[in-house]
Amino acid sequence: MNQKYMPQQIELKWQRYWEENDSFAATEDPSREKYYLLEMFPYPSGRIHMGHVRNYTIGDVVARYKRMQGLNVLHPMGWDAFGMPAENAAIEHGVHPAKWTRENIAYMRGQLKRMGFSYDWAREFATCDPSYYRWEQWLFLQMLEKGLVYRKKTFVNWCDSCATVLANEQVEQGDCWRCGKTVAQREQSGWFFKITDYADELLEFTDKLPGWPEKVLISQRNWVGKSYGAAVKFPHVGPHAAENDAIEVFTTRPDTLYGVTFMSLAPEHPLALALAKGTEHEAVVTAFVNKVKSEDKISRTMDDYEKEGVFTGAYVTNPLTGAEVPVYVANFVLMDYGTGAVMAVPAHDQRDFEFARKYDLPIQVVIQGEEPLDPATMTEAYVGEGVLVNSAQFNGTKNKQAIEDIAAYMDDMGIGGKTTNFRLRDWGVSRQRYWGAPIPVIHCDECGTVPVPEDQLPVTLPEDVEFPEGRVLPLANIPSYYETTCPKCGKDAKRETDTMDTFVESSWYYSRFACSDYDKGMFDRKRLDYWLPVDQYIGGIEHAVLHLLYSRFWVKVQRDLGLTSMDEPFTNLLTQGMVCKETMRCPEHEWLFPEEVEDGKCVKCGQPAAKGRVEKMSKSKKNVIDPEALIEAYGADTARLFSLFASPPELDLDWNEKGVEGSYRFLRRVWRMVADNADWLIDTTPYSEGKIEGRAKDIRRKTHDTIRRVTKDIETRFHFNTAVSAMMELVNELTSFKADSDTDRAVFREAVNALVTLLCPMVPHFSEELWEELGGEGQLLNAKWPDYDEAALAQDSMVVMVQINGKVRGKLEIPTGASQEDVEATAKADANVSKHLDGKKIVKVIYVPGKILNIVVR
RNA sequence: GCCCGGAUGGUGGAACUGGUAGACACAAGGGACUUAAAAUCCCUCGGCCCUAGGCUGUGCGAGUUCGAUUCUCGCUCCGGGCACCA
Repeated sequence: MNQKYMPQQIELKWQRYWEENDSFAATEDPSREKYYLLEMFPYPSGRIHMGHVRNYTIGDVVARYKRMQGLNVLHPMGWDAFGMPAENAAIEHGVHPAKWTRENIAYMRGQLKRMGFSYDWAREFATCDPSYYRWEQWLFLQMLEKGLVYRKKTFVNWCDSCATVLANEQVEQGDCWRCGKTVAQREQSGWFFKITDYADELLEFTDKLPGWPEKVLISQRNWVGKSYGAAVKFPHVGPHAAENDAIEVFTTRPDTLYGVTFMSLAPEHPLALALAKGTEHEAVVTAFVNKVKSEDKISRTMDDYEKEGVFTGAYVTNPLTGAEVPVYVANFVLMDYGTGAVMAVPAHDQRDFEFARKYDLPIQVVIQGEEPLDPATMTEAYVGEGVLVNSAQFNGTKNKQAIEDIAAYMDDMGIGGKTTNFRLRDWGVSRQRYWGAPIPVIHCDECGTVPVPEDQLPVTLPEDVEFPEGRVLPLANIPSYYETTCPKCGKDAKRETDTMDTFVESSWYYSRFACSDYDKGMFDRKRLDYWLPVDQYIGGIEHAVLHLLYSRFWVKVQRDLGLTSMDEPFTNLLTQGMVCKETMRCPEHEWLFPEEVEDGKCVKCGQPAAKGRVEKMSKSKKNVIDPEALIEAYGADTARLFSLFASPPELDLDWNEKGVEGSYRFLRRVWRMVADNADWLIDTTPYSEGKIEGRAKDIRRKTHDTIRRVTKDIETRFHFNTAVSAMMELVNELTSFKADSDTDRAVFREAVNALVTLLCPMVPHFSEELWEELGGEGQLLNAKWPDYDEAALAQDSMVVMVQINGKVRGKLEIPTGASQEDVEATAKADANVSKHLDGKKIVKVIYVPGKILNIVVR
């Protein structure tokens, strides 16, 4: 056996072996329990980064562990291949997005293979494969038929720099999630998925996902944003009021209805202009509406945005009091929440209060708290609890009760009633980009919007396109693509030229992995029902709302289309933290690479370079570690081991070179320990258990305790860092153990075999090689995960800490099973303990068997 | 503003269900081996003190308890989600 650990050689050897033997191919087998493990698939950006290494290492450990537990494991990998960067690369380098994407995939596939991940590569696909998006288009048409997709003209989020529309979920604090530029509002037609139909169910099921981290569920609940309240119809009067015409509002505070003194409409509300039309107010209202519409979303939602409005000239009637109140258009009312119209109660809502003060509108108090309220002297709205006043028959009712009572009363009167409102908006999926899945519909002047017939799927993206002057033309500029004929009437018609949001592809890719024979049809229920749902999903927390919400929606749609029986796609979710590294910066040159710093100074200008914060690895901050360089220097196993050992998965991982060195050192230590004793470790002479005593017995106990701890840490909480440290402890014990007798050697052998097996999911090449050297049978990856022997864990003696008044005063080693009396007697005999007991009166004695004896004295 | 997390040595992090705080590593210091270096091995390593031993210590302040990193209440700071949401 080689005395030296040679990672490069070993790793390539086993990777070749796995590839040649299809070691990780998964087959449906109803007689075996399945385990579908999935990591969020990558965007093929060019090279893998440390975040991928971490994510996929965690996944690989679980996959290999479950496999050794005897489960039928599906562990696939693919590519989220559509999206903007491919178009940007085309613009910058004149390379076709498809070519760029394919080349990146080829390179990154090689990198993943070099990490030794146990993927079933036969199931690999890229979302830009027509054979993939063909089924996405088919699903789109199914949804269209069910009315779950619709087209509407509305105000959408527009990113100028990406030249496309964005979904609400893709706007972060008013900025584009990808490029960070400010998002504008634009009125435009587009396709929408009716995710709001599923708002209630998406919310309800957040209580039925015990395997998800609470913070992800909370984010999703916030995003769906259900609020309870009442819908109220205010009949309107005025120049354009038709009979039975009413403006509906949503309120969470029906208890304040008697305090309504005006109404506010969003500038985008269709009635805003309609009410003023033809009146003396028309010009003012039109000007105001246009002004507000031209402002972007961020400035409109700024804290100090001034509340302004104009009178429309119209009035509505308060359905409870019959009072007529004026209708305003106000810049702070949002069209996309509630109905876009708000009943204004200035006495009990701060925004309405400010508005009323500014435009001198009446303030009517209807809830009285402890202190008397006088509209004339109030300086802010009263939003606390209280008792109703000025509210007819509801006077004297507590306001919480009045919420119920008034809603019920309105229901009886047919003017409104209890309802709920959601923050969630429908998912806009139209993108005005080239590199995406085409939306399979045709626009015909005669027949309207016509779905592409199923036998004409897929509608493929034209690949033979030109890029004039470093531009990628959207499909709307490619006549050979959009010119077609109507499938219904045969006349000239135009294809839809929008492509789908890339989040559509990632909403269902996990189903595709479960169907390996694509040509036989995507929805092979036997395969789907066998593998799905995903048992364990692993990925970054940044998708807490976006991808994870869309996927949940998509599964519910598929279920209602009769395509799957699952309710939720991912039974268990693990969200891992980011990979971070310390940054270096210079007062003049901003971020520096480590090699740009010498003796703590910037090599460019000689000024002292300060250590920056530990931040997420990013090219711009020059703190990126290239996995490839790491593999070259230490091997994939060390990279894997360190990323597992440095911190538990959910926390951010702080990368430091010295830590990597430590993991490498550990592997070398294990290697040497085996190599030094290789001649007799291969021997298989059994030992008889009864003879094990003393140090050998301790070693054996440690071995089995290590099996117990490692299994528990992986199984119950994915804390690989403590699993690794348990194994390090075992190695520390083993290296100081002199195996002199046959029994000693047998115990040592058992320990080494267990260690190598336990290490297998984490450092598979290393373990496999040692397994072979030790004469192990077959492939270690198919070996059975070890069980621990309860009997071996038994201790001859136990350590009992002695406390006096809660302070540790002694440590006793006592035969296991000693009675409390024995323990107390031994404790009192202890010199230090008796010193502290001297002259004191024992008040109470608490004994926790095998752990602590606490003597309370006075 | 509302709703969630989190805070432990010089560093990453351990500590099961309230029972020895700091496992396992990294860094640092000291030593051994070596012509030297690398590698390896050994020792020390929260702070303070009268060093056998004692005091103190898990963001801060209270509380419950024989006993609190762990539970309760009130703060501070950091991170995250939502937010003119009617």
